[in-house]
Amino acid sequence: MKLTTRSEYVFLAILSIARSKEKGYIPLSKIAREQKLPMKYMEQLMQTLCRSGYLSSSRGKEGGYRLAKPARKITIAEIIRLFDGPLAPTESVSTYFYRLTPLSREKKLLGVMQEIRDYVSNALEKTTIADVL
Amino acid sequence: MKLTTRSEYVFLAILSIARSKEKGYIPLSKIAREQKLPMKYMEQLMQTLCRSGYLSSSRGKEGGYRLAKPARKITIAEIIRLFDGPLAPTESVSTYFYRLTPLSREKKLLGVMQEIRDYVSNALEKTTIADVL
DNA sequence: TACAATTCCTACTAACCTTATAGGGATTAT
DNA sequence: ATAATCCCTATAAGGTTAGTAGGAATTGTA
Repeated sequence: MKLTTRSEYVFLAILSIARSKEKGYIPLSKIAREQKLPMKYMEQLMQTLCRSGYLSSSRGKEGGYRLAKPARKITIAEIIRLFDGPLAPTESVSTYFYRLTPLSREKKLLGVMQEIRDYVSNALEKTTIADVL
Repeated sequence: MKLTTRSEYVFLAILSIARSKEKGYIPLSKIAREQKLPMKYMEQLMQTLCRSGYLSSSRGKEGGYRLAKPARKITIAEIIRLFDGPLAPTESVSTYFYRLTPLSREKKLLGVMQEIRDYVSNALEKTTIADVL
């Protein structure tokens, strides 16, 4: 697992929305301004979040985004997988992105990687957006 | 941390050398043939290992590579850092490759990443080539 | 000495990924 | 109508990955 700005930006945006006291939708312009995120880039990431059911959106004036489910139902693991792929250090020990890699032959080394994968996976599956609010 | 073929190939090569019963130097041609690794690409990686003091080499006929220090003194962590950079999931919690990232603002999330970094680092620092032989 | 086998060094490259920017279309409250 | 918003697609600069290519330097052996 390696985080890129995609995951990192998305966490800032989701947390911003989750913390917001306002009832309605939060426009991206506000989030981008407050968190200093590149607006047009964020638009794409927000769409991905909508399509995957984490956010719901409303167009037009008074539009924006809000959480489509409670913060405690959104795990850190899901978001990272969605934007930056496997949590595992190598795909040969990944559950969701499995494929054979050169390391696959070395069973002991693979075991070490598997343990890391299990730890990381467990830590991130059990941590939700609500936990980091 | 994310492994590329660089680290993975290098582990195969080092293990191959470490397992070899022969006294002298092992030529790369032999390793590349046995492990089916791209020879000219490996040359570059082997040089990096030499320059960093993990292997010593001899040119010419009967030349090749051998370990420059005992297998139990070479940690998995060192090799991965050398070829694939930080063990941490994001550089804002990396010791050797630290820099500020967007996530730096979110202290709780950063804490989660820090714990992962600590676990991975510890696991890989204490595991050596000798352990995975 | 000549040769063959090796490492050493540098340059180059195709394909892919990251991090955006750009322009416009569709929708909606006022 | 208008302004503000999200939606969609195309494009691109720069970096990374995974090599290939060609030759220089070194060394044991015939």
